[in-house]
Amino acid sequence: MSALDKEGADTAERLLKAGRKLFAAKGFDGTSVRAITKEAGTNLGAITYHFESKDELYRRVLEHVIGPFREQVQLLRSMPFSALQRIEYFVRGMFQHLRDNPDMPRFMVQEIVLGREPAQPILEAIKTVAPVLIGIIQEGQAVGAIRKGDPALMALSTLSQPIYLSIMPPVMGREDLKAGGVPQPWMSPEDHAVEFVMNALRAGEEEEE
Amino acid sequence: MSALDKEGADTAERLLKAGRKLFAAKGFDGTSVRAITKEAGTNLGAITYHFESKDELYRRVLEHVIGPFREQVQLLRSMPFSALQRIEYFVRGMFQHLRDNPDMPRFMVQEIVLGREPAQPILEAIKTVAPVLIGIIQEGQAVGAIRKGDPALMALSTLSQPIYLSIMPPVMGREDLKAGGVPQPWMSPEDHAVEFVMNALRAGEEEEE
DNA sequence: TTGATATTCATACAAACGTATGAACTAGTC
DNA sequence: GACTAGTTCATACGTTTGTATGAATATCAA
Repeated sequence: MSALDKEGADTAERLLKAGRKLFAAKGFDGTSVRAITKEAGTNLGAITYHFESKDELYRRVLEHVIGPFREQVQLLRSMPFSALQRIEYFVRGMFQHLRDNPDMPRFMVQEIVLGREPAQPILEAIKTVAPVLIGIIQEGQAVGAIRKGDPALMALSTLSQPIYLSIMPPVMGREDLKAGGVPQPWMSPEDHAVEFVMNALRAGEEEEE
Repeated sequence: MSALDKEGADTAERLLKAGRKLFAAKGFDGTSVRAITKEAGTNLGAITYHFESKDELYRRVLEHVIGPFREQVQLLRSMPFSALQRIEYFVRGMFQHLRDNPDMPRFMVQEIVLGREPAQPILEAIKTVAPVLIGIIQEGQAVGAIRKGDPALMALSTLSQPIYLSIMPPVMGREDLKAGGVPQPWMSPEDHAVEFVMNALRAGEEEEE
């Protein structure tokens, strides 16, 4: 159907790249196809030709954004480590992934908050990740390594950290976050998130009850 | 200038309400003034008359969304409780606030991710909250009640929980989050968030080091 | 070179957009 | 009643939107 996979992939790829950049920054409705073609250095007709519509281009962009992430999640399913180790591995892996794809959390948040269609690829991906995390947490609870509590909500809280902490520090700036003293350089958000989540989940030495 | 505060406030308030609803659901660019006036049951000219432009209406909506929250944060500044107690108070207060204003987290997330202008009211509000939280955390660290670590990132992680956990459960649905077993009813996201944050922040009985 | 196919480009079109405007209507005062 | 000020409404304007289209150009096998 499309000629993307044969020749002219150059233009199509530039369109995908430009679309990804602009959609992430301004959202779907805030980005015009004219802005995309201008950013890609090509013509208005190129979108109709290589993709069929703005919607289809957006869908393809989302696929490019979410694809590699999906693969990575599958690795979690069968790892020989302990529950907490696998969660740390997940948090670090997601952080690294978001570092390599800085616009991914922006797409996630946009799709979650104002997703246009049912069955958005992003939400689908989250719905794939969550049960895997929940399973690990339940497993950890079974052996007493992870604190009691709602595993689904624990998974959501865990998931929130890489997403939120990848977005906020660049937005806020270090000066906005000093409290009285001189602003210090960030601790690595990744290391912080791992500690934060581990402490939140790890069962205490001697829990009351 | 505007007659909002005298008479005809009825129409103006219906516009604010409709704008709030639609902006939250579809975003600024995804919401047309025609859709707003239709939702408000009034005419296209009403926006020009009561507000000056779509931008100004949006700004006013944001004020309505963020205003009461700002006031609540000030209460945190001088409370006689311990650091951890004040953080619990903050998390619960924010949850309650988000329950009363379910579209607020949507505005927060939208403004954070694709804020159009510098000095958006939402970001300003966050920049007000964050230092207060950071101060409380530093205080708790000084007396050994709160774990060592970057206070700014701890504040962000704390802040993330009410926001994220107010948005996700309605979006995902309980069936998406089962893992093997039959889906159970949610634990209260508020109670979960308090526990999660408390455990993440509270200094262990005997920290190694 | 020639002919066929793939790709680019300029341009056109209808629809939707935000805004402006003036007439119609309402309400209160004399 | 008549006048004034406040508010609604229908309508129009100029832009920008996404998409369609056909001519121009590039690519390449024969």
